[in-house]
Amino acid sequence: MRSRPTLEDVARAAGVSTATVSRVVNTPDRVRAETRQRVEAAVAELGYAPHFGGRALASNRTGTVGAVIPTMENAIFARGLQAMQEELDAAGVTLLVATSDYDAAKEAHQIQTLLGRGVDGLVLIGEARDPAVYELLERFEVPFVLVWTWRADSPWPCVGFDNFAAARDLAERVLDRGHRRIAMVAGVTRDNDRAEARIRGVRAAMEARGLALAPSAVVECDYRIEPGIEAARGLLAAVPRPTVLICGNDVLAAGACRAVRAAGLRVPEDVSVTGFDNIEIAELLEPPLATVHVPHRRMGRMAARNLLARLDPAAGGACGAERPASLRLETEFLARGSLGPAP
Amino acid sequence: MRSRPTLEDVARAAGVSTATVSRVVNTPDRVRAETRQRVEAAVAELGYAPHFGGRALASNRTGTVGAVIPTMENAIFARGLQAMQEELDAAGVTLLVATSDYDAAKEAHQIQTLLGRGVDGLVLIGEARDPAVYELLERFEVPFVLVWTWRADSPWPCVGFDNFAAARDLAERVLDRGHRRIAMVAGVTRDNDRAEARIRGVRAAMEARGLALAPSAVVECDYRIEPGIEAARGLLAAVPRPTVLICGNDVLAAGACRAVRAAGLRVPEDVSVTGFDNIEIAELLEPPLATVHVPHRRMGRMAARNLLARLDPAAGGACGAERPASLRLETEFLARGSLGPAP
DNA sequence: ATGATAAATGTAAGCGCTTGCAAACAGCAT
DNA sequence: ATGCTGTTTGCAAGCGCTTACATTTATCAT
Repeated sequence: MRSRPTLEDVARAAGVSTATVSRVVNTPDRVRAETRQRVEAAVAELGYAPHFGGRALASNRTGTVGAVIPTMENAIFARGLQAMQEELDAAGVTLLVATSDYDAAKEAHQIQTLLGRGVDGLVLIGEARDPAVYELLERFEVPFVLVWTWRADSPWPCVGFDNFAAARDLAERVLDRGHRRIAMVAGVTRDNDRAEARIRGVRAAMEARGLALAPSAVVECDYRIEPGIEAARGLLAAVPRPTVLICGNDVLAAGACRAVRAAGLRVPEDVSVTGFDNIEIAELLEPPLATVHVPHRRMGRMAARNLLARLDPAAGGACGAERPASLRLETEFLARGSLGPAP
Repeated sequence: MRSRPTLEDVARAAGVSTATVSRVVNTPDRVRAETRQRVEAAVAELGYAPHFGGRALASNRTGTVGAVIPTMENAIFARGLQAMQEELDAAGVTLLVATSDYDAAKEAHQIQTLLGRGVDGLVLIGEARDPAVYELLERFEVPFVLVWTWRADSPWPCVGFDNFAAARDLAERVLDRGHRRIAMVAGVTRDNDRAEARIRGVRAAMEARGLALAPSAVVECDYRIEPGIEAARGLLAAVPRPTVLICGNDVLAAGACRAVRAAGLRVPEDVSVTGFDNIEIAELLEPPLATVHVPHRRMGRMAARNLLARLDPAAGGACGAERPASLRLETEFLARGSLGPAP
C-alpha cells in the first residue's frame, strides 16, 4: 500500500508548488479561487492530511493546549474539561489531557511532558506548586491559566472561584441553623490550595462568631467514598458528637452520609452533612445533599477563551503584552435536605 | 530570552555530534558511559527537552495513542481511560483523548484529527461505524483496538465484554423474580452497538420464556438523568403498569428511580429498577441499585497492553504479523435492593 | 606487535511543512 | 502601448531530529 500522501504529492497532482498547497490549507484567501479549487480537488482525491510533525517543526506551533488535572475520575474535572474542549475545538485547537493523581511531582512531570510536546498553552488546576514549575513555564514562554481557584492578589491569571469565600459562606449558613459542634471531613491539603482554603473558610466563619475549629475536628482524606466513610466514622465517635459534618466535596459527603447511617443515626435529624461542588449524585442522594454549586462548565469554557485570546496574537486584540484578566466566577450555596437545624 | 535549546546546542556544549546526543536520549546503552555522562550533564545544564515535532518528522513515530470516547462526563469512560493512561504512561506513551458526543460523524472527524496528529495507535469505543472509517484506519496502517464491546466473530480486535450476553443474563435474573411486565429505558441505539445489544439481550431472554418485549415498552434516550426520568415517566403510565424498569445504564436507572417515586410509587415494592455499569452512584442510591458490574479499569488496562504489544514490533514478540487476540472480559450481575420480586 | 573484529562516534541526507523573498502576472490609469 | 500598483505564485532555505553509512577507536586472540 502506498504511504501517506505529502504536500508534494498534492502539489504535483494539482500542478502547483508546495507553497501554494500550503497556502490553500492554511490561508485559503491568499489563493486565487480557481487555483484553490484545483488544489482542493487534489487534496480530496489523494486523501491528504497535513503531517502534524512537519507542521509543528516548520511553524513552531502545534494547535494544542494541555491540561493537567488531578484525576479524570472526579466528574467535576471531567465536566470542566468537556466544556473546555468544546470551546477549543471550535477554534481548531486540540486539548491534551494528563493526570497527576493529586501529586505535585507527577504534575511537574506531566507539565514537562506537555511542554515537550509543544503545547501552545496550558491549563492547570489550582495555584499551589513549586516555584520552579512557574519558572519553567515562564522560560518556555507558554501562556497558562489556573482554574478552580481565584484569589484577588494572585500573580497568575486565574479563571475560577474563591474557595475560601465559598466555604466561609457555607459555614455561615450552617451556623445560622444553630450548629455549634462542627467537624470537617476535608480533602488532603498537601499541594492542594483549594482543600486548604475551604478549611480556612470554615474556620474563619466560626471565629467570626467566637467559635474555634479544633484541629481534632478536622480530618483530611482522599476524595473517595471509603476514606470519607472512615473519616466521618472517626469524627462521629467524638464526645460530644458533632451536629454537622462539613465535607470537602460531594464525594466525601456521600461517604459521610453513609457513616452517619452506619452509626445508627439519621441525616439530618441527628447529624447534618454538607458537600461541595454539586455533582450529579448530590441531588440523587436521599436526603438530597446541601452543597455549593460550582459552575464547572462555565469555568472550563472561560478558561479556554482566556487561553485562546493569548494564543493567537493576531486575533488576541492588542499586541498581547497586556496581562490577560483573571476571572472570578460566582458559586452558590444550595440548601437541601441533608442540612437541618441543630438538634 | 534565549530560545529553546536544540540537539545541536547540547552537542556543542558536550563536544560531541548531534547523532551522539540523539543516541543518549533514545538508546543510552549504545553510548560509552563516559560520553553519556558528559552529554547528560549538558542536557541538564541547558534544560534540553527534545522537540516533539522534529522527532515525529524524523522518526515517523509520536509515542502517542489516541482514544475517541463518547463523553468524558460518564464516569465509566473516565475510569477506563484513567487505567489505560496509567498503563501507557508506564511505557512512555501519551494518551490523547477526544470526544464524539455519541455522534458518528463527529467520531469520524476526531479519528481523522488524531491520525493527522500521527498517533501510533487508536482506541475506539464499540464496533458500529461506517466502513469508510475502517478503510481509513487500514490505509493509515494504524493499529487500533475496540473496547466496551466483544463479539465472537468480530473482524476487529476487541477488548471488552459481551453486551448481549450480559443483558440477557440480567433479564433472566429479573424474570427469575417473577416479573413479566418488563419495560426498558434504553440508550440511543443509533451508532451505538452496545445499547442495541443490550436491548437484544433482554428481548432474547424474554423470548426464551415465551414472552415478547413490545416496541412500545422500549424507550430510547440520552444517557442523562433528565431524559431518563422523562422516559420512565412515560413507561410507568402504561396500563397495566410494568413491574420492572430495565435501564440501559446506571444513570438512566437513577432517573428511573426518581420517576418511580415522583409517581408516588416505591422501589422495589411497586416497581423494580435495574441499571448497568455499576458506577459509584449505584451503591449510593437508596435502595442500592441492582446492576451489572463491568470491569472498566481492567478493560482500560488490557486495551492499553493490547495496543502496546502491536506498537513496538521489536518488543511485540513475533514479527507483528499475527492477529492480536481479542479479549473477552467477564461481567457480573449484582443483585441489590432496587430489584425485588414481582408484586 | 598485529591484524581481525566489535564498539563508539561522526557525517550528512532527509522527514513534511512554512514562509521570506523574488518573479510573474493581472488590472488600470495614462 | 507603457509604466504603475497590487495580487498570485514559485523558489528555496530551513525548522530539530533520526538514522544509514562511513569512519575512528577500543578489544583481543594470535
